[in-house]
Amino acid sequence: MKVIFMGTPDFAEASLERLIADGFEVCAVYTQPDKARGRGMQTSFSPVKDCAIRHGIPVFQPDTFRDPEVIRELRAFSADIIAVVAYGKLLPDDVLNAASKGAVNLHGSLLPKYRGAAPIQWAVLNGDTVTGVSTFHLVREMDAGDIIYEAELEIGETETSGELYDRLKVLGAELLSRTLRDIDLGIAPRRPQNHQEATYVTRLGKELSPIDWNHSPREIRKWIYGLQPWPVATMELEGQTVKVFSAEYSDGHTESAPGTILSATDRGIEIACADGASLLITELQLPGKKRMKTADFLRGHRLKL
RNA sequence: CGCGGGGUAGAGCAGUUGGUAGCUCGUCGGGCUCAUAACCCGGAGGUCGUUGGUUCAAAUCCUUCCCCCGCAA
Repeated sequence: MKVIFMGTPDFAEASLERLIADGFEVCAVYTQPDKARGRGMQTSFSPVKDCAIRHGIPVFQPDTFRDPEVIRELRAFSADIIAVVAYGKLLPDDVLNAASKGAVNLHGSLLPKYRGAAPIQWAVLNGDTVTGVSTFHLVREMDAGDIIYEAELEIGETETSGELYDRLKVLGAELLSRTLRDIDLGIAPRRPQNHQEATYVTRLGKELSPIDWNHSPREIRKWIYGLQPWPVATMELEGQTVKVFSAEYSDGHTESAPGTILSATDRGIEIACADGASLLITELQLPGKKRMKTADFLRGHRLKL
């Protein structure tokens, strides 16, 4: 089966690697143009591009698919199918129709829930206990095509988005491979989404970082873990914005207003939440410093209560 | 050369008008106590990231390189 692969980050790389390992003929790889990234702003290749180069697969990085020449180039491969995973570009109909069996996408949620940019993170932020990956036929409307396969995964109580992301990319790669195989065999199922139940999520941003203590301990904890590895939850401590990496439940009860620092001990910094509950911050990071256990932090900093 | 912060005892920090390094915790020994993660006394532990320089004298000023972190995604 002749496949054109489109993707950019490591989430997509896992799928590309899997397709190659499973014997699919990946004739071309499309990925986002090289950009300056990382400390030092060095321009670097996307993980998918690195992978393609490793395997000697031609790489294409068009700025736009509105260019007829780009479409012509795409059609010239006479591919059977186009597999898209976190590519980062909207694909016009000309692309979706460029392969005989169309285009399929791997998405990091159980559709129709969490259509959009950051489905994995939002599953954690919202406190879901289960999420998953879905493969579906690409259509013009975002993440709205007929579902082919799904796979579920339980979310750990203290699992970060990054950890979940890593698990889902493996699960997703396997699902995508199976999807392509069964499409090739003509036995892949196809089920329309229930559009009434669709929900949409947006890309994460730093504006989400400040912790709103007016929530329950679990909601706040989910927020802390859901925002890792980026953009990371923050709180104000003695005039500085510190990143918060982990927290544990406290059995204390308080009358203090949410956000009040109740105590600072080896167990952590205890902060009042909603409804008289409180949460112990156990790991944090100051500006310019490394992340550290709260107990370590307190050895060099005396907090005024 | 994208911008910025930092590398000082095992850990976290202080110490920059240059003058032989200090705090909290931990650790070791002793004491107090019914007991203790509490308290008291005492000790060990640092070539102050690296290179070169200025100086009578450098953690502190200038220089080389290495490493860590934040912004930017």
